[in-house]
Amino acid sequence: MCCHSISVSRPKRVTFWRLSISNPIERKLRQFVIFSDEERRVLDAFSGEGTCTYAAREDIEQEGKRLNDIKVILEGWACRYKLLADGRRQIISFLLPGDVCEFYVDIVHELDHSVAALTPASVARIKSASLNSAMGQHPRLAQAFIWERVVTAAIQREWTINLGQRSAFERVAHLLCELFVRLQGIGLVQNRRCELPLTQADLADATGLSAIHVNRTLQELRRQDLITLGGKELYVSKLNSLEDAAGFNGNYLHIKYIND
Amino acid sequence: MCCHSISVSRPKRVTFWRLSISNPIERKLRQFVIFSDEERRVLDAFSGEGTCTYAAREDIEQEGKRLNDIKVILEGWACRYKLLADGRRQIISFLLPGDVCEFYVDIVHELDHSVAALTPASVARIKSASLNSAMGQHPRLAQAFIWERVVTAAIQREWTINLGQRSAFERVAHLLCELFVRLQGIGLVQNRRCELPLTQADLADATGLSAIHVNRTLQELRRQDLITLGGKELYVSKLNSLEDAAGFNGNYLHIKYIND
DNA sequence: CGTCAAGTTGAAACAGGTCAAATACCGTGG
DNA sequence: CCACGGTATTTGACCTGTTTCAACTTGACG
Repeated sequence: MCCHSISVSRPKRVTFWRLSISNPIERKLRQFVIFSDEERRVLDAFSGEGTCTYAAREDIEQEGKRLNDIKVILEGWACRYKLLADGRRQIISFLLPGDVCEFYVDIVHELDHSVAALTPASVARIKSASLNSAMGQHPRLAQAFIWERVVTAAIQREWTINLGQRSAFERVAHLLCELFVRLQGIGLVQNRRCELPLTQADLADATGLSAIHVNRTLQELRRQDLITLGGKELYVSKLNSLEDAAGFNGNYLHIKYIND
Repeated sequence: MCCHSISVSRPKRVTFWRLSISNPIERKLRQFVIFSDEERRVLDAFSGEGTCTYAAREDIEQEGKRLNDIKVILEGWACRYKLLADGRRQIISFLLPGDVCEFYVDIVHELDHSVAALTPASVARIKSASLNSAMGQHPRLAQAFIWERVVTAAIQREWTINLGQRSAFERVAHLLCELFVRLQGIGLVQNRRCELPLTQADLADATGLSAIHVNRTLQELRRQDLITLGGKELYVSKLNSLEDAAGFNGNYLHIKYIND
């Protein structure tokens, strides 16, 4: 099912190399903690427990269905969402590589919302028991995972503010800032450029606007030279300007160490 | 500073009696776990570590200020909020008796938002170390506190949906449903009646509406006989009807056992 | 009984939604 | 490689829920 299977003479070295470059879980968590080699090995083992892949738009978890393992996005984008009775959809948050679908599967047996892949995605399935034992044996890993919970909660609060107080223009700008900074944190921004594999309808459901108004708002952002967006790629030449337009302050992301 | 100080011949008995009736922390957590006498004693000890009181409108925590102990509301209402540069205020959530201001003070050294009392409030200050050791020694307490985190997160997600997708009418109705059910869970609803010590401006800042529109919306809710509200008291004769009007489904509160 | 905050009302303005139609884009199969 | 069909984006015109402003009323409290 998984990946670290190239048989070589110096497995440790290879493992280290792989981890530091390509383990999305570590890539995410090291924004907060710098890991020892031992800790990285433990993190790497998680992906080995089983990986599954999803097509774009496919559900990863469905509201009300039983939860089993802890799922962590390794590759691709996903979102939490909830449908209302009449079909309205709110996207509750975006999940990027390294993000955890649901942490406390021992306590929460079924999710109160759904999670869907937005792009083709690969997802690690971690047994709750192995995560617990890893956290028990490695306090810094435990810290890192708690930090991930803390940041997730802070993001959700910031979305509350975004939807409650900000204008359409600020909202879209703020969301783009957040995604840009989060992607930066996991090393997915290069030359001020990142993938943005969202449709305008997705942005609309995330910002509580209509797709048409998102369209006009994006045009305004382009007109003001704050973003360049097209072909699923976002380019932000002056992040500061975009942040100012959005009223964005990244403190709530609690990033300590920056990747790259 | 605290409360369980009446000296009597059978302290244990008295403690039990006090706890089951009046410890807000237990009152909240037993919506998920039914505690043993021993566990209740541990919970009770928390309030003994120190209590402070706040006037209405006073800040309990301020954005950016250093966090020390874990604060738990014992009495009164509070809210998390954040101010934008131009003075707009978004209320991010309401804190009721038993609710925790910030859990992970070891990791989050300063809050990214503020917390203010809405009524005169009394707050327990718990040392992080004693909470940790209590959770270590009593797995069911640990579970209960994790459940509290899970529900807090779920509420925040539901607010995202409320602000993103629902009309003013649904939003206000939904918020009232949520508060009513949460108050019910901690035994603060009697005869379908509860305190609602919020101004219309507070409701406005929580729902992302203008105070004036909240006013008109409340009138509409009254006109449709869904609520009776006045003198800081809310009466909901048919909770089902209000829930229907709001599109409210209380599953996200993950309540297992009902108080009263 | 006066003062200040909270609630209520009406009228006008506006941000953003809806509807409908046109255009661009993209992967697929011929 | 091109034609095709479906999806995503763009545009314009019109509509409506909500905000804003300004004034008035009520209520709570010293």
